[in-house]
Amino acid sequence: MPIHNSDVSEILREVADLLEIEGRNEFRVRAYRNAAQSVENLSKDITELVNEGEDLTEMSDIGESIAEKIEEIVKTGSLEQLQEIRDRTPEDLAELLNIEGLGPEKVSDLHEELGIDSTEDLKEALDNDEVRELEGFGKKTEEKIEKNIEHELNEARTRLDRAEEYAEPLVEYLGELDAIDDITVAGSYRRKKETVGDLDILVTCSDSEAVMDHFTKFEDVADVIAKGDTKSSVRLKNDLQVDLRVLEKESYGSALVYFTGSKSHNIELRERALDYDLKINEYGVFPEGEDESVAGAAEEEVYKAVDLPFIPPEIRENRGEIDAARNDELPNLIEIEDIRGDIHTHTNATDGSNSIEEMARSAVKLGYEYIAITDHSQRVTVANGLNEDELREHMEEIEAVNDKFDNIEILKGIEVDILEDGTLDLSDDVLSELDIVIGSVHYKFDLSRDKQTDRYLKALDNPNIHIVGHPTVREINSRDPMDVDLDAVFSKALENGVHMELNASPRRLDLNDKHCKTAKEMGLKIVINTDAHSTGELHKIKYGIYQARRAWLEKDDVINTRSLDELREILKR
DNA sequence: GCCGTTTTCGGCCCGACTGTTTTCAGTCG
Repeated sequence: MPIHNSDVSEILREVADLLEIEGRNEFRVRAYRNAAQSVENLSKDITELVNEGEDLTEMSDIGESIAEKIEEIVKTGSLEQLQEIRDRTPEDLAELLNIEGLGPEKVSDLHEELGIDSTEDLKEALDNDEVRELEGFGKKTEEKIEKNIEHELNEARTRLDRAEEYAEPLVEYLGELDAIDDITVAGSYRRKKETVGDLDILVTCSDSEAVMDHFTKFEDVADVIAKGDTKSSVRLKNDLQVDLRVLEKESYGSALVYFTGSKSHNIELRERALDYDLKINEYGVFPEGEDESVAGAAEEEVYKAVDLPFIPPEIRENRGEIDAARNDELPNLIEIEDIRGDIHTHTNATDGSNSIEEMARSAVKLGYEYIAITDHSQRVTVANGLNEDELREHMEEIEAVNDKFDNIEILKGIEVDILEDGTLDLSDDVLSELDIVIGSVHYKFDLSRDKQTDRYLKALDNPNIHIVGHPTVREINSRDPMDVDLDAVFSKALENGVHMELNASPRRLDLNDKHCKTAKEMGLKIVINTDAHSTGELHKIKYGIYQARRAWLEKDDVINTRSLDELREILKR
């Protein structure tokens, strides 16, 4: 089986986690984490690099020792060192670190004092009120663990970017087979939902037996769950289940509609079909009482049968798209080519990996007209946030680099921390000298709804703020959104000419699709940014575009589709 | 374990907050 970048980084992270629980040198632990991040950020395939004999120590945070380990992982699929550590320390202990509030020391205590080896053991201990008895633990800690443990158990859905990492090679592999004609990954994957439950692949072909053989022999397959003439199911080694369905050409379109979903979109569509005395199912469109399909080879046909235009998969969520289609009011959804610049990026001045110049060069390659450098402010100490003097120096540097480029404009910005009381982390003086000020929350996520809302409302009254970054601070599968009255925040933003960010990081996607749709309906403008911490992350803008399309956003709803001059005009308050 | 306008070993981000304590360890970002 080929080893993907995420496989390598996962192994390195597990080594780090277990070493940390064992109480090993924290810098050694961090070295493994940094290396994992470095592999994850890589835009190239790690297996390819190893096979081509590239010197991995050229990569940042990878030295001789870890380079050897990565080669071992790529060549053997596993790491002997990890096996040895697992023999000493139960591997399931590492998953406890994902529970917010539990760090290495507490996990170690739970293991040593209560013999807890897994999340299951921890649940049992919680039920028996054993945890609160431990020294260093109390009632509040217990409550916090109890609340956060559920997240870990519910992590069934796979993030879209992770699913893509497996789906794309699989589709390419299937495509190698001459017997296959059409191939589409349907389901929430096709609707570009932020997470997917499993993958549904539909194909048409001339030889289904050959297709099923080929499919079940895919190198990432860990388990063949079922293998038949029209449907086979496998589990990939990352636990993702994949169903492959072989279809007749004449029902490919109706099957696409059926398996792309969403379920409630399909129900709505079928109800509409009843008005036309038609029955829609995955095999076609059938007039009442007949068993001969009148449409179904292509999706367009199916929609046309009920007098509707084609509806883009991203908006098939039964959020009004069928009515809109009926009234010829479907949105003209934004495309990735519409984006003219990324205005939330970080450099090695704070916690990014690349220089201003490197970021700008990569932005040029993407065809951008502008890029804003928006590093962290002083409060975000962990990221080496800039104080006023450092920011002024940084601004001069940005200007100097900008002078070297005549094919892109590098804007001076900051991602300024919104403090607990709603004030900004830098003086109005220095903020007013910047092209772009993004206000973001990085601390105190658990204020009451009223306080959290007031915090934003006050921040938005600062005349220097242009954009609210990752407004809810949620992280998919790991951190809930803050409790905040977004309607009130949106209203204030609209009033004050502030724009809301759709953070395109596939880990965040914040605002989410629903929020963005609400914002649009209120007349608020969105900005889609990657929040890139390295040049390799700039291309993740596509996840923001997916989410924007799911939110019905059109080119005009997004301010970084504008030319530089127009953008500058929009940013004036 | 990585890194180096330091070539060989010392430094590596560190301040705020929480919950537990009663002066501080652990966790977070």
